[in-house]
Amino acid sequence: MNLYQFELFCQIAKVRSFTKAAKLMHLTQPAISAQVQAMENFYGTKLFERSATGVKLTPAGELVYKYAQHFLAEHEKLEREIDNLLGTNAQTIVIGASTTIGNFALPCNVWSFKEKFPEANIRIEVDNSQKVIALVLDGKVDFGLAEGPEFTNPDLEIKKVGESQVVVITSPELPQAQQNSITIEELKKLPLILREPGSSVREVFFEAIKKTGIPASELNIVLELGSFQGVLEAVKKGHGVSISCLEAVKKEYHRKELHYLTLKDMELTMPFLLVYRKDRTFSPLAKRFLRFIIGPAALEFC
Amino acid sequence: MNLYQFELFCQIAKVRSFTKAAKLMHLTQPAISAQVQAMENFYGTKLFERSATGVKLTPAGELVYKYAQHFLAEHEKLEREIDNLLGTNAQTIVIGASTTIGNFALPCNVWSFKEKFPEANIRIEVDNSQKVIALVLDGKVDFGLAEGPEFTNPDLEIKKVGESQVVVITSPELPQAQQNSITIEELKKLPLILREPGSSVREVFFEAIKKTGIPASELNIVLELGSFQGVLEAVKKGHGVSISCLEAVKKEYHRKELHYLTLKDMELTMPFLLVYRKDRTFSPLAKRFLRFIIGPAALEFC
DNA sequence: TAAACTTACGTTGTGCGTAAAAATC
DNA sequence: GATTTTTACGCACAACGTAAGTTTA
Repeated sequence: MNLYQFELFCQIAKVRSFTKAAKLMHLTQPAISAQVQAMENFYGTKLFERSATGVKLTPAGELVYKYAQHFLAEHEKLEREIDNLLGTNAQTIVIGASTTIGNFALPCNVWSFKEKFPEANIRIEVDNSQKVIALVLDGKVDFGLAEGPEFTNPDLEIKKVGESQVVVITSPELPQAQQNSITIEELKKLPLILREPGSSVREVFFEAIKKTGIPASELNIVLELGSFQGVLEAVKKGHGVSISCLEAVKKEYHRKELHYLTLKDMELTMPFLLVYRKDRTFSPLAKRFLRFIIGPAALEFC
Repeated sequence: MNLYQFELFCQIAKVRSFTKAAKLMHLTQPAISAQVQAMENFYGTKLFERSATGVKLTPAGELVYKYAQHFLAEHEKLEREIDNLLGTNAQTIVIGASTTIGNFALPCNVWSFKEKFPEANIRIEVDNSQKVIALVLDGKVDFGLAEGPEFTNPDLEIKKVGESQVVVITSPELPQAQQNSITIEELKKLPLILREPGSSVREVFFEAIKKTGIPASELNIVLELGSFQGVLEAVKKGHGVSISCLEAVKKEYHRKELHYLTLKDMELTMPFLLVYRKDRTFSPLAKRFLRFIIGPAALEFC
């Protein structure tokens, strides 16, 4: 039995569903099934009653739940005590983060990390993905959180820690805002506003375009801006359409300041990558943050 | 982090040595090193100070030790509560055990199991290894604990859970009792008393003899007895020498009622095998006992 | 029939043992 | 130099994802 299993178990018990727990823990549903089966086999009894509407704890499951919560809480206490002993919680972590992550995903993660480690000192350097990778390679930051596309580098360890859907954003005033999706042929005709080269959304988008066989030169790029906010404002005003992570524009969408369209016949998602030098030795606090980012509370928008 | 690692950790902390802990946990020493390194990496700090005389807990290690003990104790409590809930601790387990195991190794294991599960009802059927296998195949017992030699059977799951050295036993009065080892050539000349066919010590011994190229017919077998106690008495009285598990005659050796010799140029050990039908479904209590037998407290003489 | 869980299977990573090396008394 | 821990490497098993199957409201 391991603490990870207890963590899964608590999550399942809380949301009363394997499927939902799988999503929250960034696993597939069968993986959850397998872990629960392993636990049930270990304790020699069913822990959940399954049904088509979800799952429910058995009496034995209730017991395991009680103890599992206790174990997780106590183990956090142990980690905190070790930190106090070593004084590691007063250390500094320097993170390089790309625009979307730095603005929309990382802050809330940092926030909940700070709740656990109030004395931790975290500095985030926000730049586009290419620059973040450079910061990591130069050792200027402990590690980087960049958006895809995925790549390899012999000096770097690269792990996917999340992803986001990529969509076309338009002003709600444009005729296209009546639709929910758009073909590339239609998009080609629209004025396109993009971030600067080095921006990941741009890279991912261009890569996907290339796969369709359409030359990038056929796109009607009317403006390139070195700032996400700038692009957003330009699109809001109807100067053109752009490409963005869905989660980065959700707020504007709900405020009806923007509309978004999915690209037809294209699976356009953007992976979030954790990147660090293979030869780097991390401070205890940095290791904690890594576990925190990689672990069950993986990078997510909030 | 998992409970098994905490168990290893506590054992190491208790005996203050990786090497000793490895032996107690039936692992190799590098396996212990690796687990400790994994834990140290996880917590981001050294947990043991290493030296050529053993290891010592660091302050952080002391903390982990405190919590580890707590976790293990609490988890046992959880298991007991589940048992009480299901009433499984009042069930019966039927074990088939071969002579040596049934007489010398199993009783103490059963005893410490009973301490954890006082209401458990355990029945042990003692016979020679061949008969034990038959009992398992017939479903007459939940599982069997037999001595080697190792074998395979498509219907059976077979796991090694311990082993013992096999030695030649003699009366302390015989001239051979001055030596600590004996060659096969010397042994051939001595009157040999053996257990009946089907006894494992006999099988292991014959297999080893066969490997030397010496025909078994050259052995001077003067008596075959269907009882371990009978063989022991005959040897004590100097009627001949015999073959036995070292641990089974330790008591007599210390009382100077018997002497034992290792066989020269032969690595003669006898594995202890846990055997059960692959298609068998176990009661929760039986699963507990299996975990108990296979786990860290593996089958050992006492 | 749609949503939920299970089974089957191929791939990847972790844990262990063996063997050889390094460190310490 | 003997004892203890570490490193290197090959193998086996466990965990996960994909895809297909089964159950139930």
